[in-house]
Amino acid sequence: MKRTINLKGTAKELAQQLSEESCKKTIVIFGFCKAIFDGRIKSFLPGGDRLLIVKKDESLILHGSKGVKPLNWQKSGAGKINYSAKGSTLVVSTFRPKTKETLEILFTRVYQTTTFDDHDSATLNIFGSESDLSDYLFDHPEIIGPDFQPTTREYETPFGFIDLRGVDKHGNIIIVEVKKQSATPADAHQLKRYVDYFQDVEKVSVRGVLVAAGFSEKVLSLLRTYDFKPVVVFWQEIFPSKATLNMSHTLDDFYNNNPK
Amino acid sequence: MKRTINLKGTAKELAQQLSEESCKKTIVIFGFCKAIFDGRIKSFLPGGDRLLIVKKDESLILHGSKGVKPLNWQKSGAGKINYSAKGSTLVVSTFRPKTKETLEILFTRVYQTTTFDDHDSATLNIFGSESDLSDYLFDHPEIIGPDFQPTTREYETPFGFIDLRGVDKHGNIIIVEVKKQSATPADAHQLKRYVDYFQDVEKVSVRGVLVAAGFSEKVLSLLRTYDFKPVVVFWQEIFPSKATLNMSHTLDDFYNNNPK
DNA sequence: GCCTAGGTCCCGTGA
DNA sequence: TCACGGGGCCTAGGC
Repeated sequence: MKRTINLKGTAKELAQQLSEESCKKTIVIFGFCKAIFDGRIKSFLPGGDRLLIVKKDESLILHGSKGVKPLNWQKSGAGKINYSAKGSTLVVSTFRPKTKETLEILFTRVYQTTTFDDHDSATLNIFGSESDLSDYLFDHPEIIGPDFQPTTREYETPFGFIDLRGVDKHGNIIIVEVKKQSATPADAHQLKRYVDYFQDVEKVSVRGVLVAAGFSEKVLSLLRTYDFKPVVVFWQEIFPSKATLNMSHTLDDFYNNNPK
Repeated sequence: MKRTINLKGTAKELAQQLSEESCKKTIVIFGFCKAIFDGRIKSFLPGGDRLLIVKKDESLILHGSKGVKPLNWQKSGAGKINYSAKGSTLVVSTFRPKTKETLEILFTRVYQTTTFDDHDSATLNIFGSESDLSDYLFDHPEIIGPDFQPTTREYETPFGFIDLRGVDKHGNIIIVEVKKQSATPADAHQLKRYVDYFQDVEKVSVRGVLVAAGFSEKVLSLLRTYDFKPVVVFWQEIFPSKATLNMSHTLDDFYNNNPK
């Protein structure tokens, strides 16, 4: 049985077939279309060649000729996707009742329509997220400083969760904010909120540490103002061995070239 | 001349053809694949049916059966996309020298390979972005308060740009932060940074106003703590007429149904 | 090139 | 269900 089928017919016939296949197969349309979205914003997309994907969960993605981001899209959870014909034009439209969002795509030319009977039970396996990094710092406190002793991960405050909390040898509280990417001014301010909170609540000296992959001069200046310590960590250099270890069995499968 | 062509052949022949079409046409592969990404994170994607898009700008998008977001992707600007064959497996791989990021996709089965000779010079026309909303408030200051007089848009401070600045009838400075969506705690804190800055620098009384589509109880509580004013604005109800007016000529084109 | 901020952000998690 | 925060965020705009 073929996994992909290329449909033929007039706009009306296509609309009929697509309505039947909707939610059963992934639908891909290559064609010339315009699109209009009305919801959180209004957008109008003039005519051009585009690639439309409609998945079985009724998420819809309209891709242009450039970039990773679609031109228009609709998350799953909207109402049924509607396929219809206006003369020789194939119309694909969605309406999300809750937010009153509408998306209408008008294909004045359809070059190819493909249905894809795809099966996929796999889930993406990721290593190196921010929480992995905080775990790593908990196990390698010397990266923060020679006398840093971690005590708590994900400590809750009214202002949010503190990534990592600990003490130095004098018993001073140290609060660590962990970022995977380069630090932003907002990161520095977020840390300031936490430090202020603890100084108010615990009435003791609190030190702030911001861990990130890089620091701009502007952020460094902010950190000096607040008397916080920046710590640069090159995650990509730290993690490869551990990640490879963790994923080694799946990687074996990968390179052994045996499907599933 | 046909806009879409479905390629045939062994993995080796496909790899050869795709190498030639790369950057000239959009390439779409329906197949069973695994994928591994190593860069800012590491990810491993076990085997499953997927849809791969490679655009002419060498952006690459691998879609699974659900959701708007791709499973794996690569922005344009990486090195050349490489197509090769390992036995009967079609391998698509990328390498971004600057960040040393690699993505390798192994198709053990290819159901269909389509090239799309797409032409698109259109640009997406958007109305209702945050800056449009700030402009609107500048022209309709009464929404902020009966005695609000706007003075400046996009006022720069060391802590970032203030969306909207003005004064009340007593000459007090009013700082307005504008959000299109529901307000988050971070929005409240961002406003606090601006207000603190002005109080420090100008040594005058400063009032803070947060405009958003909605406020959670937690955010309202924060605003009370800081003595800031929340203003709820239903952008979707405010904008339709203006947006339609602005876009009326393009909308005429749209509904007149004449391609391009 | 880096830095900054917005997004129809999307998406997972937890209450 | 909603609120909150991360993301390989992506992308546009400034400098």
